[in-house]
Amino acid sequence: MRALVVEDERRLAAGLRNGLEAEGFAVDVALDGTDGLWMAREHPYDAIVLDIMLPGVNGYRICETLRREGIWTPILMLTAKGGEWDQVEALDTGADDYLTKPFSYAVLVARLRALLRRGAPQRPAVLEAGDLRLDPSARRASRGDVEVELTPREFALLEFLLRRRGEVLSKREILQHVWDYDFEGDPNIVEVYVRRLRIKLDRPFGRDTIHTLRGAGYRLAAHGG
Amino acid sequence: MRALVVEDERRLAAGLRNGLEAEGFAVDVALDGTDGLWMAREHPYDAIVLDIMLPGVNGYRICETLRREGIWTPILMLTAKGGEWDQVEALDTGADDYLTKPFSYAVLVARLRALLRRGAPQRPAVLEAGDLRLDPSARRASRGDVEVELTPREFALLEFLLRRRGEVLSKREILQHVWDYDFEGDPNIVEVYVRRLRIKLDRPFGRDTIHTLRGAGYRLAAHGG
DNA sequence: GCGCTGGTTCAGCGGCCGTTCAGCCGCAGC
DNA sequence: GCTGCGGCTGAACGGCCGCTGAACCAGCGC
Repeated sequence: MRALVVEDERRLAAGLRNGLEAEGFAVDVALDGTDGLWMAREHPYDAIVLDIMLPGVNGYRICETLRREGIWTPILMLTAKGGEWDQVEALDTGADDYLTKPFSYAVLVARLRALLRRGAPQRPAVLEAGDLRLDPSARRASRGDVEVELTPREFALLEFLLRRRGEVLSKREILQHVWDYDFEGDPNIVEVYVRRLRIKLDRPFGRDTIHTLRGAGYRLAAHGG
Repeated sequence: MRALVVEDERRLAAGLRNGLEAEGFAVDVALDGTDGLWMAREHPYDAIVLDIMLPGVNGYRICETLRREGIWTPILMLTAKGGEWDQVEALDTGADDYLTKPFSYAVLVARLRALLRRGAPQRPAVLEAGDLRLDPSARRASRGDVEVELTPREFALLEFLLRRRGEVLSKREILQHVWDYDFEGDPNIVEVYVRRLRIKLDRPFGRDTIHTLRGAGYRLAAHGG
């Protein structure tokens, strides 16, 4: 478990390092925002403790930037006083939790543990299941060596299925994530698109990747089809 | 988005209802712990706001019970005073977040939204009894290495039996949990489905997992069959 | 204007799955 | 041994779910 502490008050930073190391974390400390952002980008931390008021780049910006770059390490923000808008903004920029100073180590550690228990929604660069590959940033999908052309909607659906491969996903859930959250149309559209994916990705290759679980939803085979 | 508010102070409960409904939630209110627990069990809420100090069953117990039964709806706890141990305990019993009274609606709503954004990622672990396994998130059931195909109703029944393995469950109780709470049909349907599970899970393997307790109900062997 | 692309809607169909039912079995009490 | 009740069994049926092919529509480039 590696944690990054971004905090400019040296005494507090040292205290956090000691406290977290006592809890079994390997701790890196950054004393200003620029360093913090850089370190968070370069190393795969399991959790980040992030002060808002920082020299260099402030906490909000760091959080926002990391999220925008697809880094989803759990972030616990430290807000100065009880100004409630600080807290709202912290959560809205993508932090997972916050604490108001002063706080006790007991609470800090408990909440860090809660964050880790939840884990970060992992966003790997390339999604794979067997010989099925999908590269979100390059917008490419392929089966084995054969590149497959997908429309935007087909791509989004496949991406969602791949991110949660092995899980059953109800049509309702798929609609909420791949279509609008409050999509009001006919759920049949999911069936239509599942069919199109099957025609492009399974049928020509004699595979059977997307399973229908009648009455429950769809499931993408975790290790290829 | 359905939310359940469990709060015994009527004015606060009403305020929460108004505030959350203004944010687009469909809100149910329970005024004591017993009701709250019952409602949380019976309805699939997207989030639960839970006071700790409650008549009937207190908030810790409710939280603990729900988690033990495999209900992982995000829970936001309301702790009375700033005693930090309250908060630690809240998180340790399985709550996802907490707020100390008094709080502002802005903060409450922001944190609820953050919880919903995260979803309820604490998926229940795989349920087991001997070599009988059931994975709710993947919707797989298997005996030993053999995967067994189950219909939705069969799956739900087996899941219920597994979650409460070792306990005697009356047909009435099974009907309330696996079928609708106010199911009005023939209780014989439970027998039919128990039989179907036996045919799929016991008979081919020479096992005897689901025991009939004449006049009382059914019991799943706690440590396999 | 025309054709193409991609998203959505629609109606028909096949079969699965939930439910019901009637008859049988076996345990228990007399 | 008879009776009654609770549970077991096999079958039947009908509604709904998911699949399919096609049509419709909007946006866009030519």
